[in-house]
Amino acid sequence: MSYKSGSRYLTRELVEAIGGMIVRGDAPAGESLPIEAELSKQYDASRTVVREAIKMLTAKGLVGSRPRRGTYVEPESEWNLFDPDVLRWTLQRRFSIDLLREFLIARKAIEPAAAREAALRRDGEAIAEIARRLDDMREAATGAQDPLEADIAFHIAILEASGNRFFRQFSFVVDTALRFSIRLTNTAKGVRAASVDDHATIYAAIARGDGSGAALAVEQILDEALQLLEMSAAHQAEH
Amino acid sequence: MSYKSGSRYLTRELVEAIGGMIVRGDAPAGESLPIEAELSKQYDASRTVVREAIKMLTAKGLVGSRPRRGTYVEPESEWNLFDPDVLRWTLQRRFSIDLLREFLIARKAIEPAAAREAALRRDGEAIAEIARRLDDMREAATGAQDPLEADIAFHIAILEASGNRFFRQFSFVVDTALRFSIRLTNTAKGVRAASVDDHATIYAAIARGDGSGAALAVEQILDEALQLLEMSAAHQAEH
DNA sequence: CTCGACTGATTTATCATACTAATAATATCA
DNA sequence: TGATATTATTAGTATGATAAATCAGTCGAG
Repeated sequence: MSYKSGSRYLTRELVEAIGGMIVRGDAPAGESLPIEAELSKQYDASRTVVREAIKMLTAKGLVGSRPRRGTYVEPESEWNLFDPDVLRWTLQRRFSIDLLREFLIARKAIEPAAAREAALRRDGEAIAEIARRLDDMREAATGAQDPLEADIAFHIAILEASGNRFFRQFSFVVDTALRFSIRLTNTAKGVRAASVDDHATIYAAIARGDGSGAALAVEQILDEALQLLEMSAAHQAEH
Repeated sequence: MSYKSGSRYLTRELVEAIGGMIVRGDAPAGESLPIEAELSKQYDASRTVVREAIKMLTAKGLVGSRPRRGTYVEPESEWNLFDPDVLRWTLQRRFSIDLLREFLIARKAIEPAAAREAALRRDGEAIAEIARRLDDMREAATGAQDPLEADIAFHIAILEASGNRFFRQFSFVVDTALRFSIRLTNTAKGVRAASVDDHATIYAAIARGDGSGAALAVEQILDEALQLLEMSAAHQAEH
């Protein structure tokens, strides 16, 4: 078996292929994957590569394996949804209004609390970073930058400024999921352009150490997004 | 190199050893691990096993590796804290009042929101499960069961009943972290025994579909725990 | 002297093959 | 029938070899 020229990081490719397939639902929970030798043939890779890919999927909670039994798909409850790959596969293949709603409700739980912590902690540098991201949003409103990117960066800056490890872990979830959510609610432009003021309100509250004010301001813009989603869902149901 | 008799799942052992070492801080971020051949010698395992262990750690975000550069520790921000292993290692080796406070603040953000969703969703079976866990707590108060286990199960039942994938993922975090937190705040017995009523209040609110009431009730008991922690921290600072 | 291309060495990535051990399925026996 | 021994299958581990990426230095052109 010779090297496929130009193909780098074969293991990574297998993780992508098999992991994506599982999350997509092509291999239901409990179902066994083909045996290593078979996968090796299917993907034209050595057993070493197949095994290392399987090990990575095991680490992400997607599969388990035992001698003789083979490699089987774990129930969805075992999947590590906060793993970057798993989340991305989930969004790519199972994106729906329901998932977006769950995402927004989770954001509504976490981000206001993070903003409160950021306001109370008074970390100068972290708050300056929020200010910079707010400036980016202003620029984006004039068309000089991508408004979505600026919006995402602003919210992430708050999560980082919270100084709470659990909130910080949520950063990449927001980062990943927001990029997908735009597909369903492409009303982004009009609304987000108008919301620079709302974001400025958040920043002002954090900057003056007003925890409750910051939390409330974040909650408000998320409530708006949630309402927008419900409207969009109702609208879609009509058709 | 012969098999070490009695040792099963060598790969798993290496993941545990190397991963624990990294999280413990023995190998600072950016630092290179020994090369595969060296690790192979150190742990008396084949290079195959070493590589598969490294791949699993890569999947958890702890390390990266490239030819010639070797295998290096990723910065902590890349670690997947919600990975069961990573969280466990973190708690085992870095448990502190600060981490416990961050954990409680995260719970205060998530669990009230989960209780609200559980109340609004009105999933009969899920709510019945909460009722059963409340009964367990009552029994635990009389000494028939472990109060900590019953308490944990109750809170997890609420997270599950929320029907929100992101909240559900938080279940095992609560499960894992609460078992450790008892070490620092071993005032658990007295307080928790008295709090059966508080938990009953939560259940009642969820059962009657009172989202706000449920959220408030959860927030209250977490606030109490937070106050208890601050007192404990102040007390510890004296000595 | 500076910068780019070339060379060499090091380390992970991949391949191939062999053997070990766990376990599910089957057959055997009390 | 029901417990136990046998067998076959499959992942787990080991070893050695080759390929490819990359870091560090060297050389040459300008």
